[in-house]
Amino acid sequence: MELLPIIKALSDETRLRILNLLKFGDLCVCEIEVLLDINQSNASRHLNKLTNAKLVEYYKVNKYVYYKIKEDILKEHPFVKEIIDSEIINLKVCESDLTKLKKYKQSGLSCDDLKEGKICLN
Amino acid sequence: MELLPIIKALSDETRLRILNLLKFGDLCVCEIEVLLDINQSNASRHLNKLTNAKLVEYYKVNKYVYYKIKEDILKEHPFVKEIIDSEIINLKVCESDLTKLKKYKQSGLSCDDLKEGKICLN
DNA sequence: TTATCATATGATTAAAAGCGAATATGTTCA
DNA sequence: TGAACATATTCGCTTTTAATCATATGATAA
Repeated sequence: MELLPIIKALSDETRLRILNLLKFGDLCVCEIEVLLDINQSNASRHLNKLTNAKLVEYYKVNKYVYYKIKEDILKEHPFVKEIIDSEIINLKVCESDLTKLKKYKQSGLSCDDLKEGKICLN
Repeated sequence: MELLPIIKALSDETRLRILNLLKFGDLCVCEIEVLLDINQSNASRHLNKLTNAKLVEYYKVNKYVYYKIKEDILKEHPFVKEIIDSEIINLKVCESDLTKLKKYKQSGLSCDDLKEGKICLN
């Protein structure tokens, strides 16, 4: 993959936030929506950009599409790994995103429950 | 320095080309203009962006302003060093930029000579 | 001091990127 | 099959970024 498209994919706060979450495990689109508090088309678009830059990939489970960080890219481009592992964490938003993520994971609930408001992440 | 402004400063081909040249030594604005074949205001603006992101700094010598890579940033943000040292080189444009740079340096001429067309870098 | 030169900065235009609302697609489940 | 749902895509709009031309600034040198 070309360098510039990768850097461009990384040059957006929402996309860094997505990578920050995916670092701790795969997530489907609707989980990302709720965790980042962004709307559906926005989530989908940003995920598309990350996919095009080959930073993430996806797989389908039932009606859900799960996204995950593409391991290849981390090997091919160590600077991406460096950013995801050591830099993103310093963004303030990412801290609170992780708080939400932790709360969600500890709840043991699924993304169906999320949408139904069975858990408040704030 | 904040992460996002740094990544944004890196997400432009011209600016990567500038960093690629500066890696081999400080250069004044008019040298960068000629080596990258871009106009003066363009060069100045991109250098300004790099300066704002604290990726480069400058000093004045006579009527010239020399730019150099800011060493601090490379220590603080290893991913920047990684990009400059190992990634930029793979950009095609940067190869030919370096050919020009080498030709210029080997000529022993100054930037005054450059403007007067005393050397052809193509 | 005045002319010259290197660089920076406005102002404008053009191109790219991002966003929300609505719609399309494709899957699941009753 | 048809209704419901998850995700992707399109449209129109706004914001951001880049490029160019012209002008301003600030230093140098005659």
